[in-house]
Amino acid sequence: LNIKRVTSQDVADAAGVSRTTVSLVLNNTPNVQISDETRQRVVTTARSLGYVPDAAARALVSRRAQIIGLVMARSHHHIASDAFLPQSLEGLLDVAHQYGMRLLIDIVEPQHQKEAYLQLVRAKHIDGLILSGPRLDDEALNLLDEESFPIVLIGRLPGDRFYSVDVDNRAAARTAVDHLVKQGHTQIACITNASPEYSAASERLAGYREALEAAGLNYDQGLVRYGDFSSRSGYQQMKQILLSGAEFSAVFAASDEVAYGVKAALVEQDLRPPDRVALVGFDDLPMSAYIDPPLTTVRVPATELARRAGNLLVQILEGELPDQKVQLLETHLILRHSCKTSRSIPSDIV
Amino acid sequence: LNIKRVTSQDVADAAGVSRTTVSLVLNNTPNVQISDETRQRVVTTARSLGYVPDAAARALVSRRAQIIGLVMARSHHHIASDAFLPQSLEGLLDVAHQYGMRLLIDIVEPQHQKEAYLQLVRAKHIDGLILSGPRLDDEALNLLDEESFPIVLIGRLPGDRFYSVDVDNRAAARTAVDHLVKQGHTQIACITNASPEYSAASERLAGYREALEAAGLNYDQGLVRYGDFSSRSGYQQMKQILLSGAEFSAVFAASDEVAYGVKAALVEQDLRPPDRVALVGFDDLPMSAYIDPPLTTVRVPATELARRAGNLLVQILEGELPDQKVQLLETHLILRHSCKTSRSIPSDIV
DNA sequence: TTGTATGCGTTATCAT
DNA sequence: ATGATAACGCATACAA
Repeated sequence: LNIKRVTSQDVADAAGVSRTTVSLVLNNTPNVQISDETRQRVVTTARSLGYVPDAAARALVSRRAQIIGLVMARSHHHIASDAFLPQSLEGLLDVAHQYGMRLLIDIVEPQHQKEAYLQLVRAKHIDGLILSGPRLDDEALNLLDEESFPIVLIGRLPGDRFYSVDVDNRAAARTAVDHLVKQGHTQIACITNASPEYSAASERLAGYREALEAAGLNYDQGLVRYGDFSSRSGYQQMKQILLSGAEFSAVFAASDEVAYGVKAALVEQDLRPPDRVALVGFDDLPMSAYIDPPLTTVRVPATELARRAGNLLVQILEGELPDQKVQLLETHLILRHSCKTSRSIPSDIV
Repeated sequence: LNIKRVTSQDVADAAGVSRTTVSLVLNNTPNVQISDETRQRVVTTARSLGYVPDAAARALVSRRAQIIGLVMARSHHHIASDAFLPQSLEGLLDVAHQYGMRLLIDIVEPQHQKEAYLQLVRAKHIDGLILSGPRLDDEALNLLDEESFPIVLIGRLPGDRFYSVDVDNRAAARTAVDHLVKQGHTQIACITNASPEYSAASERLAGYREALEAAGLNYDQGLVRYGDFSSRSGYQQMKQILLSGAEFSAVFAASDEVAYGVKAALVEQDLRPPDRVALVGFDDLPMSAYIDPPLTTVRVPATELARRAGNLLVQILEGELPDQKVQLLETHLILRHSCKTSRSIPSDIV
């Protein structure tokens, strides 16, 4: 391989100065007096040689890799259909670019959490960690916390010991279900977005229960099923409820992805929303406005969530420890056509 | 920060050996005779101390960062709704895990291609590059190629100078459109997946033309519009065709994402597929089986594409240069319900 | 079978 | 205002 490698020594030689001077100039080190003329010369020769400091060498000495780690706690199998991921990446890349950092990404399977991203940290590959979809049973997380390694959660964990950015899943779910209640539905099924180890899933389910209780409605075990992120699971779980013969007039699917599957199962039984069954989702994926019927759902500001998480992490890395541990972002119920309320054209299709 | 940092020296001390021995043992260096007893002792003390080699130090000396770079040539704006991305990540993470490598991800805006990922390479942040959605006008790409930096494209560029993994977009598009032709459609609209700088877009459009020509049908400029990845663009472009009053009985949307928007525009005009208009997509996103009607589309093995690309890159990194530059993977036309052919339940909903 | 010495490219601490 | 020099943590050729 004939990859040419330009070092600071090369620049120094070409500019007729020492390596130190090159470093001083290029890093704009403060409290150092270097003549403008020399400064210019160094900068231009560096550019003309195409010099870029070696990341490894710099990381080694500065103890900063300049890399943010994004770790997603999902089973490998489910990442492929995680429609949220692109939005998270967008937000995080935003922040990374802004601060001249890089983004390293990995997933950790629920089974072997322990070793997985611990290595990433121990190897000092990353300066800080953003953990998306934290689980209650994550041991490595607590270990890292004890060492006060910089961590920000996208999501939330009971106790709020971690810096986290999230939406109020419980309140949002309650609002969504309440919307169904107000339309007169008394038998509302619920397919969760994931298994209850995921805090978002249990919170959304709790919101569902609260809305029911507030309305004096029965919580019927037979109308509740657990999804696993995928449309497929939504389809399957809805199918089971249909097969069980349980009666219901509305469904709260705790993620849009799951809602798509739910709808497919309903359509298959000639129960196309919104006429005979109302359907509400959760997340507001970009395409939810374009499916048929457009999905009434809870908008989660996914990109902004990631952006906040990234900013929070950078802040922590720079030594400022915000006193507010948890940032909760607003959600909004987006009324479209999968419930009978509004029959006008959704305002967000343009 | 009280982050404890265990070095190979610590392990050496604790095990009563030298740093060299630690390195030799832990790296399983061949052609070195070390007593099993010593070997064991080193391994166990390393584990008990929680020793993980410093990535920067290792990279510096070994000249290998052990990091694969995934760069997506998309405008920042479009990444958030890139439903393909999760699948690509899944495949790439597969490979990365398999070879003990890490995955660094970045995007490069079509505007300022030049500097963007060049820095990533120059800083030796990454050992090799996987470029998704390469563009004809990418200067940095050629620069890197001249230095024979390891690159694999997901997608393809004219001339096939690069190692690439792709599907035969043109043939697949032809098959899809041919399917419409065979159903008797003579006026078929086309909304591309992206602007023609993206080779996939121009290839799919070419396939559309070829199918028309083969059937002796007119290529009508007025029935062709360019999308930009998003559902929104599909909606808007379809809307324009509808407004133009041009006649058509079928639409070939060159990506599922775009197809969703197309469908929304059709539904809005009471042209819900498949009854009055047939619709065919391209990509087969996971949820395309679950929308209503389930979308007839071309299945692109996205995860496998990424996996191949990753494997190819690793192979190159290990010094074997495959003589086959281009790997073309099979696509399949998935018949669902957005065209009038099959009226049975799609076989892939289970 | 194991230890010593050197270098990777950078930043930082000193002199000059 | 600039230049030597010493780390940073690891791998490796060479010694022992």
